[in-house]
Amino acid sequence: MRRRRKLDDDPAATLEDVARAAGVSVATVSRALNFPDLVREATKARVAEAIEKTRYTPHFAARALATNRTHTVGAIIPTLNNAIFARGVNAFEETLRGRGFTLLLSVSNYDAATEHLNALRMIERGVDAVMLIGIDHGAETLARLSAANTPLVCTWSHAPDHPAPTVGFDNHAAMAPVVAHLIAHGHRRIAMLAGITEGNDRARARVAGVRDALRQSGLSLAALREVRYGVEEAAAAATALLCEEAPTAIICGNDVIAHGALFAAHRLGHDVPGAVSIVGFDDLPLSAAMPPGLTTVRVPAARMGRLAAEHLVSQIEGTIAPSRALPTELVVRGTTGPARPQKA
Amino acid sequence: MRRRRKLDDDPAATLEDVARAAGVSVATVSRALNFPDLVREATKARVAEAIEKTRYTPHFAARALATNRTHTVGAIIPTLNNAIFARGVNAFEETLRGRGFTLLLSVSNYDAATEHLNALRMIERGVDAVMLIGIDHGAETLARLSAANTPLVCTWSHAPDHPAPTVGFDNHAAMAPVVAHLIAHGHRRIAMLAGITEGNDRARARVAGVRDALRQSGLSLAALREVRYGVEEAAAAATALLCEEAPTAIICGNDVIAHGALFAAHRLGHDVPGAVSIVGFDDLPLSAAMPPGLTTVRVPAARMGRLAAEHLVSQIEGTIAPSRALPTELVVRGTTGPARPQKA
DNA sequence: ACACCAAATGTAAGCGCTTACATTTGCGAA
DNA sequence: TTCGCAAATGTAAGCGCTTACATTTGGTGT
Repeated sequence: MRRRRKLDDDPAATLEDVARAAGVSVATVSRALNFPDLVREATKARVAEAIEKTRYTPHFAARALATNRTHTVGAIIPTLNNAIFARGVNAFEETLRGRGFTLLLSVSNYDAATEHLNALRMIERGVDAVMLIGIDHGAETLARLSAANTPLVCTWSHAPDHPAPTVGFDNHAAMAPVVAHLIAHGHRRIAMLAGITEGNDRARARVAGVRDALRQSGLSLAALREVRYGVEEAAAAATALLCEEAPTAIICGNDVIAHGALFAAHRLGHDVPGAVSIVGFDDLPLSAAMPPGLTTVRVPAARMGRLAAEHLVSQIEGTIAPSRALPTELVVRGTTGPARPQKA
Repeated sequence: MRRRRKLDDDPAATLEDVARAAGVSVATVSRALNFPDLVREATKARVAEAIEKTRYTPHFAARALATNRTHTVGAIIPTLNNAIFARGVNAFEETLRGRGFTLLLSVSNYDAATEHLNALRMIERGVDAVMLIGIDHGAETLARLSAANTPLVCTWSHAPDHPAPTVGFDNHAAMAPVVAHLIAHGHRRIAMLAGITEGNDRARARVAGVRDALRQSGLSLAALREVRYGVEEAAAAATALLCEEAPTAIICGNDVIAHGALFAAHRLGHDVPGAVSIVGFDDLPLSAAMPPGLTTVRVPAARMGRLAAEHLVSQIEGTIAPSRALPTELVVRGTTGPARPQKA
């Protein structure tokens, strides 16, 4: 066959080259590399020298073909444009790398079809495991993953009864303290600016969480709008919300939306929290810094990424790791305060 | 040899299974897949049916071994925790995926040794190309990449004379308008809160750019501090800077640092821009929204990511793509204004 | 000094795919 | 109908590695 080396130069050294240089068989070289204690010190030394001399680099595809392991894990996330996912992925990659794995990353733009295609791509690539965000996934996607016997973990949600193990938090429960906080400050006209709920269990759970918490206090949502993630879009929706519904508080689906809402309030000249209180979700680093500080729900993104990686490594090694629930925490800062007096 | 299928179940279908099911040879199946016009319609149909029936999924490692192409490209970035890189990577991945490639991602934490290790990992994995941030890279890293004949592109910087092609912008020149803007507003005591410059050509170029621009006006930097990226760290450094040097304006190495500086000013009760003007670099989405709006330099991160991906694809296809310079733009918003009167 | 056995090494068969080269097929021209 | 040739298909040799299994080696006990 041809040796379509990247271009034309001298082909890279192979195990055989090393073996020849060291005066041993390829098996011995392979063993020296993978099972060092199976080979004598003296031999190992000669092999090491030969590797050095030939500038040998293992050929991964060959190894993968022979062992059926790629030491690669895939992650499919909605977008990297939301800093919170970026944080999670950053931690995920770091711990994965520490364990000898490499990250194959793709984004789905919150689109199930894209996610499915990406998953197929990863399966073809023979990833040893896959990480997905949330628990809303196409049945076909899950089926293929399971047919390929690929360990899977879903993050950003917690669902003990879900077929796939999860490492995440309870989006529904996380909203109770938010609502309680607002009610304690006298808010009764509470609106919500949620993320798009279709195909997004987290957004749905947050809405449901708010609804249920309000209901427990005999209240209900004054208004609900869904908005695509993005500051500008959120600001536009918030403007409409503020003008049309005059809520005393707005609970936002995430911090980005909350910042959009803050922007809108500022443009309209509405004081925050004097005229309207605003709550986010995620606790982005900037949310703490930006005066007066955004009241929000802290999500342990980095820790979640780390734990998800460890979870997958366990699965790959054959251990059955349990689903794991992480805590969230309401962080009260300057964007929430007493409800303005109602003109009623 | 063993068939260490992921677990124990029925092994995945191979080309041979499909061939048998379709009553043709493996070569024909392979051709039907890769060179459709080399096989008769009728045959193709039978093959398609057989693929369907056997639930065949191509085995990537095998293909990679045979063709010496992985259709995978690597990206090594300093961190995903800075939203601006996340944006760039997001666009990079999207366009790569559109072209049939998959992204292997790793972060280096601004550490050359880590970057080098990551690069080796990618070379082993046989990536078809690599994207790096900036032009400061270990000679050894570059050498290995080039020895493996891996196409490379450096982003976030522009350096026509650099050995590797770049798709980025001129960090040095980008600072001229910033300085001009400040000087035009009467600022003379200008300080800079830069990123860590060691091993970071962009941070260095930005500092040099400010210095040179000031010099052209007969001025010099009132103070220079370097700070690790992170809002809190930046805020601490900014606090010290404001207290000790009393600059009328602070130019920050990026928007995150600028937000830290804003935070510090706010805590100290210094009005912005009344008491001190603050300029960032990157133009994060939040920078526009956060009142009073951060004056900053807009970096075309998404476009850069897209172009870098296209650049690499061209290189992979054998075209020699030229380095490409992208424009930056000063965006004046509310954090800069006339210098406060100097008590001189 | 000798037999024995564990430790060390070698041999070679795959892993699933691509592709050069050989062979067969189908179809229009004669 | 037959020949010739292009189009379609088949055959089989790798790609670089791992690992059962076979063989050799070297140290131990007597």
